[in-house]
Amino acid sequence: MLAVLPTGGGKSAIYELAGLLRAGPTVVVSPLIALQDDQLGHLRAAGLTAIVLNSHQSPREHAASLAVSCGPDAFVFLSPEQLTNVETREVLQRARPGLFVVDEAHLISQWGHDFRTDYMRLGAQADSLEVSARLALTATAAPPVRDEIRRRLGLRDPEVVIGDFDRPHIELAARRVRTVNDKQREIESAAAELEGPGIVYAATHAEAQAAHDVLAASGRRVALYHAGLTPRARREAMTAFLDGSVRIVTATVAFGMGIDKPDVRWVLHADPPPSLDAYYQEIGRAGRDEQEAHARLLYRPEDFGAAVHLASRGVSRAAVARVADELASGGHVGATRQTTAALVRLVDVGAAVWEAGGDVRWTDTSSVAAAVAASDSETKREEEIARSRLAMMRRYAEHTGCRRSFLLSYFGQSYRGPCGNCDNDRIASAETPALEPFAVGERVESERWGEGTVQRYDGDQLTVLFDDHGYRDLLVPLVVERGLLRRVD
DNA sequence: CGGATTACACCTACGTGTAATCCGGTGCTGTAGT
Repeated sequence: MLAVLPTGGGKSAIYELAGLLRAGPTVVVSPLIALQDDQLGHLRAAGLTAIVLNSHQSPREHAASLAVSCGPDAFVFLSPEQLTNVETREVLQRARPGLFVVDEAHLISQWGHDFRTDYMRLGAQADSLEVSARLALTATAAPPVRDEIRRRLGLRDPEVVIGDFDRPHIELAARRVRTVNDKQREIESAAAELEGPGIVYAATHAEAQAAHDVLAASGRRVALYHAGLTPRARREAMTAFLDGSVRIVTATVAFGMGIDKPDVRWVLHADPPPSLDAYYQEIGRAGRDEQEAHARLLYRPEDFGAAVHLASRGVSRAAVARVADELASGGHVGATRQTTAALVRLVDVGAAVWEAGGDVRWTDTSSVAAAVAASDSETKREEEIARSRLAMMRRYAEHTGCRRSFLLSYFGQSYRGPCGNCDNDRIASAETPALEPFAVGERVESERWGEGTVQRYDGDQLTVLFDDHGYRDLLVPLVVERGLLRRVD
């Protein structure tokens, strides 16, 4: 089952109930140790048996936890990395788990390619634990991300539950500025104008620091948060924000996951994230209490140039070639990030297959040269898709119609604006109904780009997500006149 | 891709302009050394 539900939409209740109903322990893959501890506390408070398995435990605690995990009603929280440990897997497998849960499942797509590549092994890990019931949970996943989750976890014909993405009480706005100084001025004026707790997101440590210094200089109670700080500094910043002793946090993407503060009133982006998926996730931290909140985006045109490199999912050609060589000659490969990324790539191009437990076997039919060549074209394809995702972010920023319509249709939700709660709607009149030759979600084919799925309409533009080329905008009149697209059955 | 930093050319100033280079974001883990 795949459930895409907003925060507070009952995701934990789903796995708790399902876990209790099914025989055997429940294995829950959770990305952060802090998050695992939260979930553990929550379940224990409810009188349930729950344990965590992670590197913060001593070997003795770890062993004790593993023993408890054999209990039929136990909930076991761990990271994807823990599942690469054979002994851990064996103990869990002997306990005959009844349910395999992946929380924050969008991370498979977001982190699996280049950052925490063990996310890519989860399907094979579930195979090795011999759990057939699999549950993927997330708050944010556009249709292509849902497809990837399904594929990577080996969900066959899953039940899919999609919640309502709309957060009508969050005001959406974007503003183009010319210089970095303009941004700092905007940050300062937002802090003055917007009341209550707020988060300022920047793309780099240095920019987060700069935003912090600007606000501190004008006497705001502000904390800084990014992964370059000591654990202690991070903890203090987080605590100060949660207990209200600072009103504002300036941060990189490191800040957010697992932060459950209901009264965040505004989220200001000093730089555009690499995709609308990331953007939506980050603004979702505002207004969890359903009260009025604000999401504002600042951008310069050149911001959309650099971001694609931050978003790139590079697997080096050399790593792919080396790993292919080793696999093909029956050798053993290590487990570095590059190596795992290369393994994933070789599986993706069909030169290798996963085995239960997350190892990879070379398929006899492939040659190393062919695999490397196939990998090259896959790299091109992924780069093109990353660029198109960033282009969608840019389209959102430069959009002159209803922003909510844009955002929601990106997530596959039909919605007709104006919403009346975005910067453009306040200026513009109602949109004119447009010609829509294909339904949203319909499969289409174009001579130039191959097959794809209709994502959204925006005035006289039509956006299609092509399987091999990413998002493309087409003019509806041209599509109709020249028959650029045809329906695929 | 774009910005910040470093290197170097200028050809005699100890500074200024241009070219080359490097770097950018998320966290888990296990292990070595206090």
